[in-house]
Amino acid sequence: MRRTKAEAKETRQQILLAAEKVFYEKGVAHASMEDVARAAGVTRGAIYWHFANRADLVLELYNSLPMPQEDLIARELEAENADVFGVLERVGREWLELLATDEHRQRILSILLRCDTSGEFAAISERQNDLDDEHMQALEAAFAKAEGQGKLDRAWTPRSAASMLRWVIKGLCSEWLLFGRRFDIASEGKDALHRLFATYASHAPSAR
Amino acid sequence: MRRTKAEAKETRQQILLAAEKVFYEKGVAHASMEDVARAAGVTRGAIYWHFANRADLVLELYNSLPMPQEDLIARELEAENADVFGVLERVGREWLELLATDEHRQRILSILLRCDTSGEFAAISERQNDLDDEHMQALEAAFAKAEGQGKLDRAWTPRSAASMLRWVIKGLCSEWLLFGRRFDIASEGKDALHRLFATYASHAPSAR
DNA sequence: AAACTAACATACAGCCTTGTTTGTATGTTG
DNA sequence: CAACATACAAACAAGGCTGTATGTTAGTTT
Repeated sequence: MRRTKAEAKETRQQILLAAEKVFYEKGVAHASMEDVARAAGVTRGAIYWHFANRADLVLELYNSLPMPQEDLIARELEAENADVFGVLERVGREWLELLATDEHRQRILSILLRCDTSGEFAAISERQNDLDDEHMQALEAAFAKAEGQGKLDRAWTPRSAASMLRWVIKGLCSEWLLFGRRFDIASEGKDALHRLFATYASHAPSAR
Repeated sequence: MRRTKAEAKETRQQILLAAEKVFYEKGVAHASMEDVARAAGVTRGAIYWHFANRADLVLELYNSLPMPQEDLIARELEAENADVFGVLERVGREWLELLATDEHRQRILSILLRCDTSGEFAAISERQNDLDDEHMQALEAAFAKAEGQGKLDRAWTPRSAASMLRWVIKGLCSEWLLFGRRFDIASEGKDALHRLFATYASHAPSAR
């Protein structure tokens, strides 16, 4: 039964795909490894060969998602008078578009959102939290830069602007994913982002 | 062992409190009814006497939360030239303050957020969704009224304003609850709401 | 006060799962 | 080509949990 390395990798991929499907449909908690195995056309043995346990499987599912290159974005923001709002709005829009078109991402993030983060999956949610923290710091720094450029309306602080942006995007995504995707997240999100960034920009003639 | 009705009600309450604690700590999926029973100082028999099953128990947990009187709010908004933004901002602030001070609400909503909404708990999440829909409609109507009063900045439509408000509040609450309550939701939320409603208000001199 | 019933505790049946272990056929390597 | 490692399948052992059924005691009703 020994397969070639390439075939094994294929099997692993099949298992990941099956897990994505089964966990998405039945929920991580209620689906058994046997369910996943059947959907993948293998036995549980194969799953336990490739993954330590269910938590590991979910983790690898999460790892299979390519994440946007943050260092690249950071470099875009480095320039002395970079167009902070332009970059951030574009990045946000791109993220929403990516989510809107990538069904794997949709299912996996849904799984993560709905899965019980306490207990066995605590590690995963901790990693997400850490990532979130980093994002928040980067965002705040970016808005601080915009403030330094005199582009941030005085009604906002870097922190409040960053928080608001994150809350909107998070609320948008979770509602869309958990709520049956009953609206066009790409267009509505783009719209919302545009309005939001418009309010960030200096309105009142600056008292200079 | 037959207890008086009052004592039985007490028992039921104890079970609900225990469920809140155990489900919050171990997660709905991973906690057994036995765990809940032990925490409540009863046996599983008592639980199954008062509740049909785990899903019913969670549902009753949800039902135990007093919800803000929506008809009352609606009446406040009825008046011809009601201060829509003032009312909405106050309601939002009150909701956040309620959440910030009521630890039961915090735990129960955390449970609901983290619990696997597919399968057995589908009914609960559907009810939440229905409620959300109603809220959304009410919100949109309120903003439409503000628009009719010429108070809504032209940069916004009733729908976009309502969506944004909901996303912000949802993102705020879920982040706070799922993320370890690492910030002061009452003050930061109040702050965010204030900024948000400031952007809703007509800025530019209306072209009338 | 007898009959009834509410409010549980206890016992039971049974399934489903998980993790592990063993078996094995097939690549892979020296 | 022999020896070994790999990639699984299949069998195993063990346990936990759910739901129900039954038992029991103490209120409640008439």
